Amino acid sequence: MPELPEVETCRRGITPHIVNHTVKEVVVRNANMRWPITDTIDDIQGQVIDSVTRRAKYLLLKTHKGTLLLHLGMSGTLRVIPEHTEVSKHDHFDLVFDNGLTLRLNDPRRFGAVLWLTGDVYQHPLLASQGPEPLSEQFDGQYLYEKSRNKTVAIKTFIMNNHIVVGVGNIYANESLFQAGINPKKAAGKISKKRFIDLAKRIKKVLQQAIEQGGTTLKDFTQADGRPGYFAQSLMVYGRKDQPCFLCETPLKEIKQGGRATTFCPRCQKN
DNA sequence: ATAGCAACCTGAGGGC
DNA sequence: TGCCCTCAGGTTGCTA
Repeated sequence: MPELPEVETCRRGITPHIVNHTVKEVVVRNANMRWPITDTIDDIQGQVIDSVTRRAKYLLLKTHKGTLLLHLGMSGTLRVIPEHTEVSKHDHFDLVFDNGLTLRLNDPRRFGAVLWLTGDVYQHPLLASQGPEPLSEQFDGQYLYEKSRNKTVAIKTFIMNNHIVVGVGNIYANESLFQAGINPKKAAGKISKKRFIDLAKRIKKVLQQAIEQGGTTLKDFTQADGRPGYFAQSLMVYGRKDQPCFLCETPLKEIKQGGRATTFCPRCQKN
C-alpha cells in the first residue's frame, strides 16, 4: 500500500494518539519481518513517544532512549485500536500504550520492518543514503536536471530511485510522468531543464494532493482509523491499461520497467 | 559506477 | 473445486 502519501497519512493519523504517551508493553507475534525484530525492542517499554516523524517511507517514533523505525513494505498497515482488540491474521507487532490504545502493525507479506535504533538514526545506513524529500525545497527541477546529466537510465526508473529522490513509488511515478507528458522510457539525461522543472512541480503536486485525500487505497490500504484513502479516484493512468486516456481517448499502454508495470498514454506521452 | 534482475512473502485473480 | 501461473504499494543485494 504505501508510497509517501500513504506513509504520511499514517503518520498524521497515529501521531495524536501516541505522542506524549508511554509504551506499557511490546508484543512481537512474528519477528520475521524484512529483518528480524530483535530482543532489544523491549527497551522501548516504559519510554514516552516524543515525536512521530517521517523520512522517506520510514516512520520514526522518537523516545529519550532511542528511535523506533517502522517501514510498511508493500502490504503493511498501522492501526490505532483499543487495547485487547482481537488479533487478526498477520498482526505481527503491537505497542500497547498507557492511554488504553494500541498501535498495531499488520503486514501479510512481511516486507516491512521494525527496528529499534539508538544514537543518531540519520547516520544509520538505511537513512544516510537516502535522497532528498520530494516536498522539500531542496528538491526541484534544477536538482533533477543536474543529477540526470549523462544518465541513460529511463526517466521512470530515475525518479523511482531513492538515491535521487525518496518516496516516489510506482503509482505516483506513473501519474507524475503522465501529467508532465513525458514518455517513461525516455533517457533521463536527454530531458531538458525546462521539462524537469515542470516534472518536479508535478511530482510535488501529485504527492501533495494524494496526502490531502488520505492516500490511495487500492485494495487494503487504510488510514490509522481504518478509513480508506480517496486518491484512487484521481488516478489518471495507474492500473488503467487498455482503457482510454482521459485527455485524448487513446488506449493506455502498459510496459515493464525494472520489473514494475508502467502505464502511459502513447499519444500524450510521446517524447 | 551502473543496470538488470532475483530475492524476500502472502494473497488475489484468471485460465483450464 | 483445485492447480498453476502471474501479479501486487518496496528495497536490498547479487550478477554482469
